[in-house]
Amino acid sequence: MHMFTIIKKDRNSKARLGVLKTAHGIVKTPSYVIVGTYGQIRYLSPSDIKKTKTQLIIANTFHLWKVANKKPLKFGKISTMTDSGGFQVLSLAFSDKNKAGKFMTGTPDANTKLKRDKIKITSNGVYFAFNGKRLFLGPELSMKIQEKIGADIVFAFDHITSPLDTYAYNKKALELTDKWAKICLKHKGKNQALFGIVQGGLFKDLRIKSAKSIGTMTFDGFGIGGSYTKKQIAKVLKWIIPHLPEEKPRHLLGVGKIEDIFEAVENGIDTFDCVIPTREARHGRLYTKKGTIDIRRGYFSKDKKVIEPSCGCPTCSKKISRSQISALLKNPIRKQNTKGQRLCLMHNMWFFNNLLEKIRKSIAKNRFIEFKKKTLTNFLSQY
RNA sequence: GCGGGCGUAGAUCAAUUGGUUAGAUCGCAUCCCUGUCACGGAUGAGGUUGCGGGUUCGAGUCCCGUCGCCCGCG
Repeated sequence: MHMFTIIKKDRNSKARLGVLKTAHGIVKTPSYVIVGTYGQIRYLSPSDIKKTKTQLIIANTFHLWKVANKKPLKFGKISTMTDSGGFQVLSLAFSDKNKAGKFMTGTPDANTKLKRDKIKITSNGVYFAFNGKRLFLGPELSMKIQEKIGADIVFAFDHITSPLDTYAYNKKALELTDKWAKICLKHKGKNQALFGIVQGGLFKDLRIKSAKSIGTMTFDGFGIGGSYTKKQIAKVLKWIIPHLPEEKPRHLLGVGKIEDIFEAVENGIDTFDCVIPTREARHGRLYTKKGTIDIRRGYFSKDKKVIEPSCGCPTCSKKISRSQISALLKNPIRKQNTKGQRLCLMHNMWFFNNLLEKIRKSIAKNRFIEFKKKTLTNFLSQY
């Protein structure tokens, strides 16, 4: 499947400009991928989404399978991806509500042993519990479900690890990921691009081994999983990227803070997805050039300015003020009236997509590194 | 003027027959959210219980006075 074309490579970094063609449209890369786990962006209508410069949306196999009954994805001209469900298997194993991210942070420590006692991993897949039910998901089933959901790009069912996992555990996980990758290739859906996933934790030799192994399989592109902080991302990408085929697209899974985006692009990543723009929008954290604001703060209830004057998003261009958004978001009946979340979502999504557009322009002019410095200096200056 | 009621965090209200460092919710503040079990989470700052006396080992709680607000009757 010849879906990806590189248009230009940055002179001063590994950043590259590309075009990803799918049945639904054309994706200019580097591109942010907006997360719509359940096959929709909560609180946004299709026409709302169109106004946010969104090119790609990623949904989740696990959620669509158990909750939405494999409903096919419908996003018009926006291209789609589905994640394999491999991540859920890990997060469900730790299951602390709102603390799922915790298993990702921290440094490897001989005294820390992660207990995956809520799941059972076999060579065929993973047994796990969800809402009191015992379930199984493996590479074959994941591929079948993903074919029914029908995204343009699907991911192989992999075994993600945590930075807290040992070398030995990562090595085993890697063997499973490789084995499952081959199974996924055999069950690849028609008219779908399949991306294999590189794992290996924070261990150089394992990462290189994984990149070489997955990189030589007949995948249409590659995902990189299991790196979670800015420093880890840069380090891991520098190990992996030289061993992946140049001409195929590379997706960094689950990454997307502002600082991380630049690290990823600089090191040769084409796409990456993250819940941050959408989740934080729903929680009232809004992005501006000078940093973020929490619109729920009392201060903003009297602030008649727009979120960001120079912003071209649907919310700011309609001159909707911070105080209006604040009032909507803090309204006790917001569970019925979700207009506030909608306005915040459109702003953040536009902000991230627009930032990527600027990044693409900077690469075209060989000015990516300068643009990175300027943008981060402004963004981290805060108010 | 007479009778009755009520005054407890910024707001709305709790506090067993008077009994330890007066609670809750919202609000406020700070921090957080990285392949979404996530319209969320964590922490924290705010009260000489209107004011002044009294009874008591001990008063937000009982008594007296005073101020303010509400209701009824004149």
